[in-house]
Amino acid sequence: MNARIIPPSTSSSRPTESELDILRVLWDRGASTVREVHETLYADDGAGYTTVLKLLQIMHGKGLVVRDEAQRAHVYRAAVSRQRTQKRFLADLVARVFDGSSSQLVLQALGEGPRASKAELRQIRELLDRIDTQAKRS
Amino acid sequence: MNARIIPPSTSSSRPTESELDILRVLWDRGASTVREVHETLYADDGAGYTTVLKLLQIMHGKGLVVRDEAQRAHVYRAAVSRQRTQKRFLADLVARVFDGSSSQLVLQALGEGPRASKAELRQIRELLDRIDTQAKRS
DNA sequence: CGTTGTCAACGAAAAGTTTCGTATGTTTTC
DNA sequence: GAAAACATACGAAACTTTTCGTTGACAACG
Repeated sequence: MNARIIPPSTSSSRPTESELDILRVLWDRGASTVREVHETLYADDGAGYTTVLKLLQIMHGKGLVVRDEAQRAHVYRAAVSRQRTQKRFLADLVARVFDGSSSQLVLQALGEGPRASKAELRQIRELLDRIDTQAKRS
Repeated sequence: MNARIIPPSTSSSRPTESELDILRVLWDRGASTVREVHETLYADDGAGYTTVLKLLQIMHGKGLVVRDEAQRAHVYRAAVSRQRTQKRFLADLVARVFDGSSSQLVLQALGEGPRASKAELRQIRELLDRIDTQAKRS
């Protein structure tokens, strides 16, 4: 019936929670078979093998992963970068709970778990400096 | 101390997307009736009145909102603060897509939309200073 | 061989979320 | 007071996401 216009498989949509779990594995391990993903995820998650398979198939349909079918056991690779996904989720979060203010988010993130190391703090300062310089020059 | 053992309806769980939409309205407007929430949300969202009502009832069950039933039209209030919710989502995001590194998130957030004003940047620097001082003193 | 193990592909159940129709009771209006 | 307007509550449909059972193919092993 409804031949679903374009949105479904076109570009990469926002990953669901489970999809994200799998993307994490692919980002960490690199290209992997279903079995490898399943075994990596099994420690925490109790999902069955076919669940992971199905998820990867769905993700393939959505364009979130690409796969190499050369071998019998297909090899999956993330089609969206971690950074791109971070950006997407970040933008979403800022819009949805930080009232559009990303600096609010930064303050909150820094204020909470003071888990930032010295090096990281320095990195952040450097970025701030760079932003200032840029602002002055324009 | 903490007598809350039962997770389901006891404490505030992570709000769903629609629930978040409603919480935003309550945070912005303060305590509101179903009708008020519905009208505020109607501009963008096409949800019907009873949909909003149902959502608020569910949220009430989950402890995300409290309500005053003194009047015929019950008045709902957010039971979780914006800040607390920000914290929760932030922690989730850091864990799920930033590999546990909140400074990674900060860098990404600052690096992207340079929508931070001068005042905000200064605020961020001040917080960094405070963190440094604290670190030295401990 | 034939038995056993591994794999992709479905389909569909199960679980979670969102939406609304309907019932029912209470105010407000004429 | 009867009609209209407005309120809560509920049940269940409509969607979405997650999970798994089953099937058929193929390879590895004995």
